[in-house]
Amino acid sequence: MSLPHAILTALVEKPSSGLELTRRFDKSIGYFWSATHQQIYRELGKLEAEGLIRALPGRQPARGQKKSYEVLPAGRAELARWTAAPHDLKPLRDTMLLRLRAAAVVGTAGLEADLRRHLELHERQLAEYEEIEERDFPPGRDSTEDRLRHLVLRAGIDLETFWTRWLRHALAEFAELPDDEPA
Amino acid sequence: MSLPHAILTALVEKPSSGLELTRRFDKSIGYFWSATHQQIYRELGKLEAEGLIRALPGRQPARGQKKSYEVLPAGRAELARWTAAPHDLKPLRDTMLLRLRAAAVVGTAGLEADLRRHLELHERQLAEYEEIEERDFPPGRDSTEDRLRHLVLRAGIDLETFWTRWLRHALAEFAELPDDEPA
DNA sequence: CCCGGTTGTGCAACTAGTTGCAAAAACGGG
DNA sequence: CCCGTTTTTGCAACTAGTTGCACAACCGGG
Repeated sequence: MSLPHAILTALVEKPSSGLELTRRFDKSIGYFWSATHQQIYRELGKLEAEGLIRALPGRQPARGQKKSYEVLPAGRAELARWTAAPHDLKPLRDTMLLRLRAAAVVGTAGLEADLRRHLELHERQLAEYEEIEERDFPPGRDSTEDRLRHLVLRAGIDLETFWTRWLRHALAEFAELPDDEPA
Repeated sequence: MSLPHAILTALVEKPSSGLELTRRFDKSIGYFWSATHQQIYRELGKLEAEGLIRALPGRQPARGQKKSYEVLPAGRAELARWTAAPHDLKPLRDTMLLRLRAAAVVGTAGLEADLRRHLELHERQLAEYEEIEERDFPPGRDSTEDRLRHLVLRAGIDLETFWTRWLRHALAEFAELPDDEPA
């Protein structure tokens, strides 16, 4: 149940309309919490009904008309509560690892190509993160906000680094495997 | 849509009843694809209806009576197909990173304790994986199956290593932060 | 031999996220 | 100033996963 809090965070950072939120989720926030515009609209409705956010003055609400929201004190309080509350870590659930285990019993034919493709995608993502780091976090900045945001980006970079390394390792192993056990 | 394939993999490895599957998901398979017993029973029903698995002879089906399943050729073929087919990588979605970003706007109060708790949990998990590695993958084994399974375990170990490192880094940063901006 | 706990199977209802589409407003060229 | 396109909002239906509970069979002690 994190989407409402993702939205609250985004709105505290800057009041926005549904579409603006969608765009921000596509860029920065989506790097660690993705959401579609329908999810966002639905959630905005709920949050407004619960009194955590409110529509900014503007025109009366109607379809096709921009409607911006801002966070109310109750929303900010809820966000602070949620941030500090202990959360269970959700168990890992990764398709590629599952496929590798499946390959152990039905054969590895065809898997290697997708391993290679994933490696490329992760390399691209890693490069993108590193670019952001260079651009937005030059050495020497140290406001609390900057440090925290940098920490988050760091996690992204390290995660992608892990995947690229692991995929390379997997591909190296594949190269050494006997030519394949037929399924 | 990976649960059916997780179950097929498990059943190819060894035909089992719903409960046995549940237990195996709790131990080894659940390390990278968790599932509850209800999910498993429902899926077993679907897979049987689709003709990918079948109930082993045994007694006639009834509540409270063990019913084991085995994979049919069609099931094995579907598993091989799925394993080799290209898959999109699903976007990262991590609550802790979101909370850190939220903390950047509502304050870090309380977060540190949970960071510490998570570090402990990940350390425990890492230790467990390393124990398994020592026990099940002594150097020198090199059947294809062993190598692939080891690769999967390796991913688990490296992931947990990443998290413990990152969390330690985050805690170190926290220690340097000004005493807290009130929300 | 029966009665209470344990094992094993399963339904129903719910929450979260995804996909496909529609419809009102605003925008811009002829 | 009107008509087609784009922008922005939103509903409805679907898929995947979770939670809570029910119920049959089986097992062991009094």
